Amino acid sequence: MIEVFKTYLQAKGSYTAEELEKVTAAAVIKKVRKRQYLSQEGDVTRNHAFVTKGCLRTYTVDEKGIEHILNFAIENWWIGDRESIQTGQPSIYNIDAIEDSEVALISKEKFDQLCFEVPAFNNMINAILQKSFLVAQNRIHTFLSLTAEEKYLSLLEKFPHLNMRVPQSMIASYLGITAETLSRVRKQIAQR
Amino acid sequence: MIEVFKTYLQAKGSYTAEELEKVTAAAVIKKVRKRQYLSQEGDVTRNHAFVTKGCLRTYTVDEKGIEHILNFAIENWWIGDRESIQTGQPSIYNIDAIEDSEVALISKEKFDQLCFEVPAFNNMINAILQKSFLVAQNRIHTFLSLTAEEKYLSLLEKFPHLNMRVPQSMIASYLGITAETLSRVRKQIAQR
DNA sequence: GATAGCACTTGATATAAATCAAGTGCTATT
DNA sequence: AATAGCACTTGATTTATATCAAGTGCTATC
Repeated sequence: MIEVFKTYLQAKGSYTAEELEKVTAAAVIKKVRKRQYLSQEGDVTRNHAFVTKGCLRTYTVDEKGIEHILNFAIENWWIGDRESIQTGQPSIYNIDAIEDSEVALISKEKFDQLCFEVPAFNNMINAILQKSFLVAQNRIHTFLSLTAEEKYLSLLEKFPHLNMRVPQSMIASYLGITAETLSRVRKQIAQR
Repeated sequence: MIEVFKTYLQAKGSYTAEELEKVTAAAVIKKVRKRQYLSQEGDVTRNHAFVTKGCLRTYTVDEKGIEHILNFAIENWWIGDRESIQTGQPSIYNIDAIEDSEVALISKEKFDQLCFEVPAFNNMINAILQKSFLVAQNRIHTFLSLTAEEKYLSLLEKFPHLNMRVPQSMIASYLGITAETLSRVRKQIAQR
């Protein structure tokens, strides 16, 4: 499945054969079964992770036991708590697999080295970071200005594939609404 | 006020005297009076902006005329619609001054050139982007999991200075609650 | 020093969404 | 085929927050 990573790299930047080899050599493939943790609250995140197969989520659990999903990641997305990686502080997030999945792990040390030694990699990572920020900003805007129904419709538009793969209750959590509300919202939309 | 920018640069990276000169030379100082726009919805953003004095905000106005504030920026913060700058598409955001302010503008072209030619600048910008992403992620988490009161308390903790400078109604907008609700929340907190 | 105009508060009421509590219908397992 | 366990739906009720509508008290300006 390292092939998926290689293909992604080639699509995202212009790497020489040597550079490509260097980057992929830094990655270690790991399988993560459905419901299995990639990392847990309290762990220090030591690796960047790129999803080559499946679907994972980043979330927290509050005092009431309610899960709050910050992010999903499917094939060709990155996942992992950048804050914990950078600072070395324990992460406040849990990451687990929603489907049987596979990720390419790159240790912080190798990742930083790649950024330093392979300009194409560094540029690619910064472009991703920029994109991630824009997506986050956009999501903030939905929280500020949209109703439950509008947020759901907006998700369908932006990430149609997610809706197909992820249980409704998790979509609801990601949108910041309850599963019951999402169910009613969907019913209303269907009745038109 | 270009001194403010220079001081900031020196604090954020190790620039040679020459590099420092190069960066500051790329900036043009602009005064923005209170209530004056730095840019409006529909404009293509052509400059990155660094606040040397005062306070500005990024916001949208919905069909009902309600303002939704995405960001504030005070001294030593950057502001501007990165999406519009990158893509050349019209911005969906308004940016205006909350106080009489002063910003250092750097055109997209010069900015990109600086990133390319001055490694310290490039690294600094990427570090800021990373920080911005973490702040955004954190804010998303507050929308997912906190009540109106908790969101306000969290803001007080993270950005105490903002609360002093920005009208309550704008704080409310930033938190995604109404001005009336914030007023009541504050009363409740005070009564303890 | 009267008047206007904000920024904020307070009260009454409405509403979107949450909560609580059963249902239904799948899928999987034995 | 029976049973269990999810994932989702549906209904009744509650609740947090929004909305609407007056207030109050500052500050500023003529």
